[in-house]
Amino acid sequence: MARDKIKIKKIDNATARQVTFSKRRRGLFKKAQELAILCDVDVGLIVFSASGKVFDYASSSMCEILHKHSIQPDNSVKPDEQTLDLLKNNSGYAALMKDYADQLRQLRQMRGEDLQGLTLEELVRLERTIDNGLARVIERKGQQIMEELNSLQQKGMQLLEENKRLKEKMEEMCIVEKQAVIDHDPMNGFLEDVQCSSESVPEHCDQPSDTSLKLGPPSSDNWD
Amino acid sequence: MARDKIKIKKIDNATARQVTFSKRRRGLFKKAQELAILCDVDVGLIVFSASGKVFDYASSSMCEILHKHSIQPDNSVKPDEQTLDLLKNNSGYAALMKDYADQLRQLRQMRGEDLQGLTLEELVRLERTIDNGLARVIERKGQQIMEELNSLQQKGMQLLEENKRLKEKMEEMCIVEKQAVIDHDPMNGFLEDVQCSSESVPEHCDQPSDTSLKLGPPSSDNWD
DNA sequence: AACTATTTATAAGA
DNA sequence: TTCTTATAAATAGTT
Repeated sequence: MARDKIKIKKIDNATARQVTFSKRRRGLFKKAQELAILCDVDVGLIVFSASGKVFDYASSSMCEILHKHSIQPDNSVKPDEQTLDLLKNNSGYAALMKDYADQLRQLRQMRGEDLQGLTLEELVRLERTIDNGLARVIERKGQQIMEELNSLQQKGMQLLEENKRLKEKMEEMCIVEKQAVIDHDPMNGFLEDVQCSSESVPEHCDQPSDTSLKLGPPSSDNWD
Repeated sequence: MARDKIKIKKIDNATARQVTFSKRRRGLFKKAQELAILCDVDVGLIVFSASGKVFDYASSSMCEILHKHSIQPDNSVKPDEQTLDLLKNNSGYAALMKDYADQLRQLRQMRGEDLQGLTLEELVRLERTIDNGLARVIERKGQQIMEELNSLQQKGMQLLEENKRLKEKMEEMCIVEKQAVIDHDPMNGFLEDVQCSSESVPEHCDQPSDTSLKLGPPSSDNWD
């Protein structure tokens, strides 16, 4: 829809495909949201990227429905004819439902719920799976800690250097000022103004305002 | 996006809203399909009109999408309460998709995948959740082991008792037989048949055919 | 990521 | 609903 018309078929070049995916995905989600708002309807959209990442959108009213249900699970609604028809006629829905149930059970079992029905063998397998995941999470946590520590150190070093530079500058200014006083320069009053402006950050030369090593996302604005 | 620029807010006029819904819905589904084909990704889209009509699209069958991204097929499908509730929900399909995405993310993260985007705080929380689940699984495993051991012991006791009874019966029979031989009973031939039938399980009186203590579900047919 | 020539999508009107 | 058409949006290829 631009420089050239394109045919709707899989883009061969992997890089171009990724770029197009980013652009069009944004466009699609925007359009989905616009439809939901303009026409006051419920829209659900889900996209699985080739790399396995999941992108999804649900219109606000749909979020509410979901929320209501997760809070009041016993509020059994009278089954809607249309919904039931859809259930019977759409095999994709049934498959989704089945997998959803499987996934939900798995998730609960990984949290240590719903274990009554499992055999010893299944419990051992489950333990191995969880242990594995735990190991990966711990490893990633270690990496994250190191990254944040490095980031903090680097930022600290930068601050130290900046402080050093500021101190040098101040000393320089002090010397110039003293010489001016010694010289009994008639422009003394003017130089006093300069002195005042450099005095407005006196203690900060030796003590940066915030030296607490608060951990957070490296990309956050802790130091920027 | 035409004759006039419009603001993205609910269209007041009901007729105009319906017309726009028709037009934009077509556009949205077309874009969804194009994204799926061009970028070779899986896309699922569902729209509920104000009047309750359902429109949906899935790039490949939902089944395929799910199998590609979900965990191994751990069969024994038994939809739980929550899933049944969702089934009864009018907008269940869309809510399910959103919910599915959330769950999938959680599940993958518990398995130690997709951790790149998490902050240190989130990683710590995740670790705690997994650790908690692991502890419960291990506890349940212990219980299960005890249950199975008890079950095995009980079954073993029953077998021992049965063996004892069988042995006593056999001895009784042997005595009867010997007495018959001594008595020179003319019905000897008939008694030989009885002897033979009791001889058809000779060593088995002292050695049950399977004494290996194979662990398995208590309800399985190991002992029944 | 930003730019821009084109293609698409679509709002309003018929 | 459908068609038309002027115009807003989206975006393919380029930088």
